[in-house]
Amino acid sequence: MADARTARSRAAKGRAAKDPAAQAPTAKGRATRARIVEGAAEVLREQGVAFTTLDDIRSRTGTSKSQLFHYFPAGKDELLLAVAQFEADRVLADQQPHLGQLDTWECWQQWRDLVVERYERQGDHCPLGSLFLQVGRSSPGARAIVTELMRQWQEHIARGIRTLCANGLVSPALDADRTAAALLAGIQGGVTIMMSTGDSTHLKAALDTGIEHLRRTAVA
Amino acid sequence: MADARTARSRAAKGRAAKDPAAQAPTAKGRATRARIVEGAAEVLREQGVAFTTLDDIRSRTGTSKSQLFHYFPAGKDELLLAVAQFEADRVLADQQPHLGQLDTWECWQQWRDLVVERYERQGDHCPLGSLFLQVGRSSPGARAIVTELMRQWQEHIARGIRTLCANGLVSPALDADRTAAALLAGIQGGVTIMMSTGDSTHLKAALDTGIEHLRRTAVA
DNA sequence: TGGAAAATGGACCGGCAAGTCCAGACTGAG
DNA sequence: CTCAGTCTGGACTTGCCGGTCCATTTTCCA
Repeated sequence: MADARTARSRAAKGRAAKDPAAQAPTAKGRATRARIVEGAAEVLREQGVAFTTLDDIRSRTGTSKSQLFHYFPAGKDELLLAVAQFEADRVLADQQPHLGQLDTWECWQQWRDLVVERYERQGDHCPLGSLFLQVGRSSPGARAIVTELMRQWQEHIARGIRTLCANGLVSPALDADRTAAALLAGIQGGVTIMMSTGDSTHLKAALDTGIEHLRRTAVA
Repeated sequence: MADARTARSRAAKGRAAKDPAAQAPTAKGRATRARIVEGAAEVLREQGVAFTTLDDIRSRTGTSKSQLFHYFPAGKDELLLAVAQFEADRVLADQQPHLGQLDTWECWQQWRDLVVERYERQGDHCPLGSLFLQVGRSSPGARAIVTELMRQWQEHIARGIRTLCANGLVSPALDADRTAAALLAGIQGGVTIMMSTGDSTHLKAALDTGIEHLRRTAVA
């Protein structure tokens, strides 16, 4: 619902979120700000961006309208962006420690299970995907958040592949980065499809096929 | 922007789009309806669902408010759903004739190029993905459209794999459906990532790795 | 050709949700 | 203690946008 409305006002004021010291000066303020972001994240997961109003967030977090605008002067978009960053940070954190330790086939399998489990539990709302529709590709911040998340995620996977390679488990001829990119795409697509259809078959197929592809190169 | 607003009114009236003979009785009516859907699709692609109002569509299609509600009595959601169906139909059609003729490696390559080209051209708005956020998983129709699209798409790919198999180009031991699901997930994810980051690397990696995976089983 | 059904134009309504504002309560450094 | 800066409450404004309504024109077919 923000949409055009929000776009208008955003253009009108043109203030952007400043990353450095965006936190409030006092401890109480910082706590409130954090409460808002976390509460907003909850609400957004439950209802989806399109159906969430500032009042929903306000009541969930036990804050007042003025607090929302005190901590996020640029309004809803700025808050949404903060939530997006919050969620993006969770994505990789939730995959640890496995994602950082992809050195044996067993680890890969555990990571695979973790990813499936995590997204099956998440249900049918992608906090990051939806954020996009609201803020739009036009936003400088939004794209950066996702791009960085993808970069790190892919880097973790690629590192895992290189570790396998170093351990002699896969062929050195394998292009680790490209394979990691493909696997990441498979995960993304699997999740997307699961969101839409409620079926995790594709996610599992993507992960299993991707890992199998790796395993197969061991022979080569 | 419809969102809560639309949800409210949708609940209030509760009418649904009736598929059979949803077309207007007269030729002129049918033409107008089609013009609306096509025009709406254009606008939605350009601006994204979140930023598109009925007035945008109205002015683009040269129609009046009453026409919109005449052809889509349930309002914006019904129109959005019609556009979704329209776009969904395009997705597979745009991949023909290659998608239906995946019987040689060359065909697969041509199809791969077509998919990459199609989505690179499409730019950064996924008409179907966004439709979801607006109408939501709760909608009976929306999920059905995507589920059916995925089913058909996957079926086409799987059939291609079986053809390769019949031609002795890949191992009969290969699970065609699972492999097709994985490849489809890769495409979806590649497109998603491209939408967000503007980079088609992942899409290409997913397609190439998937096809390479197929090729490799030829040996086994 | 007449009249019923369909199609169209466009003024109007109502409510909702983002954003504003100011008064008052807290906090913390000097 | 005190006072400047921060934080909080909540009433209020604004204008957008989905949806309604009815008058008018066009189409169709008997």
